Amino acid sequence: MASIKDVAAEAGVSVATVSRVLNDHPSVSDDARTRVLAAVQTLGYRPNAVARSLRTDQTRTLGLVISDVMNPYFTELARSVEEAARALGYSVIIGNADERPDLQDHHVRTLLDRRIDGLLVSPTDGGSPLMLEAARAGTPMVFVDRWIPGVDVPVVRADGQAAIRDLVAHLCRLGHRRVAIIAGPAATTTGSERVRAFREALAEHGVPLPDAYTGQGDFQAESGRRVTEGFLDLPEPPEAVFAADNLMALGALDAIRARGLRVPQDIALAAFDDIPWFVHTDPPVTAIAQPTGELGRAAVRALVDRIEGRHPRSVTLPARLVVRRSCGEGRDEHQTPVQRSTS
Amino acid sequence: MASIKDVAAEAGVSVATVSRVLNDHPSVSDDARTRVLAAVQTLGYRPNAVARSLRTDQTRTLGLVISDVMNPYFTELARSVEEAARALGYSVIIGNADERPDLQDHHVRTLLDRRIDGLLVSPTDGGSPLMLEAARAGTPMVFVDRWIPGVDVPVVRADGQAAIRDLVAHLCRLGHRRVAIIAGPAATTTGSERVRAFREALAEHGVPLPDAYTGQGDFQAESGRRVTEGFLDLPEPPEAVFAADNLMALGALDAIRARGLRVPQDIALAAFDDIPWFVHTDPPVTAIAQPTGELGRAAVRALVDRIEGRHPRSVTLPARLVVRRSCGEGRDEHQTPVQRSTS
DNA sequence: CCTCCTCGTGGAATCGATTACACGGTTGCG
DNA sequence: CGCAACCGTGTAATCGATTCCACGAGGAGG
Repeated sequence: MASIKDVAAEAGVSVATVSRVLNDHPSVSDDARTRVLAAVQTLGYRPNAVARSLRTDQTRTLGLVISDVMNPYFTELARSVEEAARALGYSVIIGNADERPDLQDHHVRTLLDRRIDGLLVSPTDGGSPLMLEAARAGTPMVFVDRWIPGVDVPVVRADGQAAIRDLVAHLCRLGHRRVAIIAGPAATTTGSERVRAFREALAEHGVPLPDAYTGQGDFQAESGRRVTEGFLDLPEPPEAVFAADNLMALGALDAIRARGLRVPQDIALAAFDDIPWFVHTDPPVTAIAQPTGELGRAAVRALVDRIEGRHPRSVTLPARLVVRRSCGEGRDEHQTPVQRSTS
Repeated sequence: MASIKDVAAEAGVSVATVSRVLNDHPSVSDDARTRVLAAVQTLGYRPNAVARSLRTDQTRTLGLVISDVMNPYFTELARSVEEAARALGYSVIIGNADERPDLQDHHVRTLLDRRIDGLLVSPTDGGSPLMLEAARAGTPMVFVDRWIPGVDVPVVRADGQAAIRDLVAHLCRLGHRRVAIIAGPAATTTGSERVRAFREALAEHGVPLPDAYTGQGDFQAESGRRVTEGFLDLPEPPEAVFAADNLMALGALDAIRARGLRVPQDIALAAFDDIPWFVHTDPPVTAIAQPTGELGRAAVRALVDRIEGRHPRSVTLPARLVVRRSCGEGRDEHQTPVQRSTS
């Protein structure tokens, strides 16, 4: 592959001049410029980004470590992050942690080794030494969706508290008194906060949330299935189940079907994170929708601010309840076109 | 950030010795080794992958350019590719083309600039000059799922022909004679091959596939919706619709619901690409499942073979029909656990 | 006419690693 | 005892860019 030296030789100038042309530095004669451009053309020269990064100490690359690519919520987040980054001239390298702290560390490590300019993380756990150290060392970093408490890193997230309160009101209005939750890992903020918000909202309606109705999941479908089976085995099973993410809701749906039970007649179901498929499940699932695209854009904006030396503030956007039929009442969305973020 | 020089100074040795320790080269004294390791520890040194890549001319990175991340099929493919690559010591950089040739080119370009060791592509179109040139220039490359005819690059894909024949048999057995297809872009191999296989299979049953029943989609949900509306507006609408990918099936479902029609009573639906959600849609959707995980692994294996100088052959794996209720008959999968690839 | 800028250009240092080569000191074998 | 092989180590070249500095030419101004 042709290097800058080859171009310089072909054009009959020095490498310095070639570099200046390529970075459109003002002081280059028109003559030299055209000769260089011609040489670039004939050699099919493409600048080596690796060499450039070494010299300039910047890669124009962002790292994004997410907890689970197979979760449509994170997929959409990744998509909007890449889009926003591209608009600002950055590339994105995605690392999929699969909800495993060791994998998360692996990705953070390789991204750091590659000298990415900044890191966007949705932490799987309470924070490994590696990540804590990176944050302390001043690596530009922004948490998105989930965060690690006590670390001085901006957080971009959606606040589900109000929406969860709406959901609880909806459940109570429909007469459900025995409601359960499938929680995410306690080590994640979204894992614990959603339970807390749910419990508090229930308390406002005088409804308790016993331990037996608080299942421990890990944000993966299989755990939703397992926890739901536990609920159904209870002498007094819950009348409604709230899954803290969409995959666990899918697992719950599986478990309920496996018993031959019907939603919502036999048991109500709701989920955190709305996805296009929830419109078409049987029945359509009531869910809490995050402004995913806006979240991704805000996260990139914050991270690039940090990279460029500014000090962005944390951003919290509201989530909202989307009522469908899985809790009993609720309209159907026959007319709604499939949701897609803007291109 | 500490460099190899700092480590050398701290350990009281030369940079060469530090490098030898880090790459565990045999001829280093135990004494030097321990001193270097200690220095690495105290300085928190991490080798700069950028510098290393520049020198060694390899990045241990694979590029993966897929047509659409929001499509669960490609998400799963990406996941299995990353997993297989990681096992071989490679990282993966994913580029999402969003079914747009210009975006695809953008990603190929940046990946090439980064000097990735090899490229895995599922082309959105018939092949841009850039990609053709890269292939000709000898960039290690493998096509996955889709390919560009006439280019000497190994292809890893699933053959849906047999499964499509099974599907057609299934449709005919249920008495459907007016069947339509929502095709993908003709410029993609999967776009045209699936139509061809479908048409041929229908011919075997003496069923024609008129132009009016051949809708042109682009593998995105919205196009499935639009095409399906066209079908429903026909004086004689089809009795069954086959969508060439899962997103267009989702769009079709939308359009059908919007008219207040029921699947499968009013119209049958089937899709190419099976995804976990199809089990839970209303009704569960009959689909053709590709061995996605195996596809990803085979693709990585082939690409790494090419990188290491060997000459891998193309791989074709069989797809299979999964019958559910959306075409009329078909069992339900209440007992089936949620599908996930192995971790 | 001389000095001082400005402008276009090239030489060379630099980024952080790897690695060929040289060198001094042991060790082994004849 | 002497020569060769070997071992551990350091010096320096190298990868492909960017960029500081110097230099020569030419124009402006005194």
